[in-house]
Amino acid sequence: MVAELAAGRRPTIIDVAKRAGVSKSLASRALRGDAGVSTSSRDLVLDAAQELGYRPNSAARSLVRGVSGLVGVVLNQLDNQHHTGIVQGVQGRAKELNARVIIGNGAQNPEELQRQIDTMIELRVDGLVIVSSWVPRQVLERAGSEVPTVVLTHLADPPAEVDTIASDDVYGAQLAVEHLIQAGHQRIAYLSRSASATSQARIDGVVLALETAQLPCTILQVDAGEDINLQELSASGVDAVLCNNDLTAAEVIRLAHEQQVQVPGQLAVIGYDNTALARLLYPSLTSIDQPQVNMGRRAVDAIAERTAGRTEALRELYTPQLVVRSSTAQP
Amino acid sequence: MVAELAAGRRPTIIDVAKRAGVSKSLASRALRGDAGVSTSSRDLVLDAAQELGYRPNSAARSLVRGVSGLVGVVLNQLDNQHHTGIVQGVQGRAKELNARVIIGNGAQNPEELQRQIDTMIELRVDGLVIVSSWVPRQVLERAGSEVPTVVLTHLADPPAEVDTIASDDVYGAQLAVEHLIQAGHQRIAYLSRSASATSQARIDGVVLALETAQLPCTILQVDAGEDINLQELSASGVDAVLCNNDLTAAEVIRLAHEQQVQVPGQLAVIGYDNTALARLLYPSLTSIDQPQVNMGRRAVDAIAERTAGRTEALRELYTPQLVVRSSTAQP
DNA sequence: TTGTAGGCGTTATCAT
DNA sequence: ATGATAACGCCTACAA
Repeated sequence: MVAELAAGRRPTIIDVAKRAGVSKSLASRALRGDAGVSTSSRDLVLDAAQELGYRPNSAARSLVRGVSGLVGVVLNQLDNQHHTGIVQGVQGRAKELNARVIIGNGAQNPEELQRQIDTMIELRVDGLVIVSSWVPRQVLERAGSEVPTVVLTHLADPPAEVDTIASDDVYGAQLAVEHLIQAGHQRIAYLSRSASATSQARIDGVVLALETAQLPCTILQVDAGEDINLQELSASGVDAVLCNNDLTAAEVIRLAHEQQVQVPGQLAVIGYDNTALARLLYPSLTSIDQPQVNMGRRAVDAIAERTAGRTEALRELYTPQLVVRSSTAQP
Repeated sequence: MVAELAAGRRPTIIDVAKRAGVSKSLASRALRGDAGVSTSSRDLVLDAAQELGYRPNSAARSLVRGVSGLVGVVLNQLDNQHHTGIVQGVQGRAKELNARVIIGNGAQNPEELQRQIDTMIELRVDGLVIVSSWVPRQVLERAGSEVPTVVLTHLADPPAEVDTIASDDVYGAQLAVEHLIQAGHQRIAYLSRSASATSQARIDGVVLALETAQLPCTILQVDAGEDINLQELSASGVDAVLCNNDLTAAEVIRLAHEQQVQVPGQLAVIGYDNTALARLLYPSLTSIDQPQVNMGRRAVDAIAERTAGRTEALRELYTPQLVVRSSTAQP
């Protein structure tokens, strides 16, 4: 019964047509639910397809139709809850528009990111969503000139070829710092474990807010692999720290526990992205929220607009929000 | 200069051949680096391709070659660190074998999981890696009969059509319980937030270990959305809990903090999967480690073996390991 | 070393 | 309502 599939050969639409006793064009129409097919032949075709275990070959379909019905998402890293919300949004909107979503994992590696983008383009995705600020500008330019591309992170100077949908990282960092100032903190630090454009924008926000308040400013960059030194922080009098994301904040809270530093009493901590982790930690984490799901949905719409003919680049900026939890004291 | 790309038409190999002044077959050979092409015409072709911004169309290539060079990975959920390690392994091995990896997100939803699997099969991936125990058996059977498929989770009764590579969940749970018993615990509970086959296997292990030790057994299932009730646990005298994964354990530790329950003093906690989260929590989490990266790598090899002709199903079981940290007392 | 020609599985146009 | 037939972009014998 599976004999027909032997030798690795999968049934084609011709096999289906033969078995149903119709032409392949009719089979094609019936399988796609086209109008103008008699009920009887439709049933014949559908039954034959079922019996043979027929699956459309999307390579062939994509080739002749010129569109793949695919939206590609390339992520900077898989285990980043921030990305999860975005993918959820992309997937939700794509489903409504009858498109399918495939994901590529850039593994925090510019080379791999480029490989993934190449793969997507060669697969002729109808649109490309990039969630990373580590993609070389040149790669973005080329991608954007070949397929509707939208970047979902802050970019210092986004190429004209791509759409961007981001949340205002400068403002978000300002929000966080202002919250700390209102709570009475005077020595505020920014701690980052990544040197991306995103992090740079947040640094700008921190500097801006602290300058306005005429307070001293401490910027710390601790590369992945290196240990965070809380002692040093405390010694320099820092009593509040904004982290580049929730994960980094989790590290800080963990170290504070270990070293008997009270959070928020001796050290207030704020994360960024407001991921599920923020609610999971103890004390729960004050964080900056971005509308990830909506941003993902908008990305798909941006692609659809491009396909429909829009030529100017989209520059959309969402306003982040402060979510106060227990890792900072109420003002 | 981009004029040639106008009207949405992308350059094809014929455009490249024309511009290089050679036949399309020669262009094809040159582009793929085939032997038997003169240096001069190779350069001509490569230059032309570069100038035109040529990209191979993998639909066309896949159609004529019968293989796509793609490995599809379908994940139960994106924000699960356990999956991340597996994908890393798959991607690493695939790269060595010159294949590309695309990922589908099942969003913890059997229907969506099936959609993703369908998408992959229609894309004619050369192999399918499924990391979910929520896929209906029938879907696995069909997938396995159409493309080399390997499932990377525990399956109660795996279909003959698919390969399985899993770690021994029964044994892992036993390990955890035995560790707790040795540390002097008498009232041990298992807490799950999911009713998968995976969780069931772990329950089996817990029951086995506790029966052997002639100790009482408490199995708790708290569905997503519902709150975990630590009070109730304590009231019933439970002084140690094994969770279905690190995420659930994180919730428990958080509740313990809130309710002033000492971990591990009053309540010992063990997670499962030994994800990055385990090291991030305070107290750091004792957990059961699975060789995720290796399992991912083996999955790709299993696919390659199938492609090379193997017909018997692969049943590979890895032995998990206990990683003791601070959320349980040393015996 | 290079070119010609046929076909992969599907859709779409044009007849019938 | 149905059926031939011509693409789609690429690879690969086979011929030259």
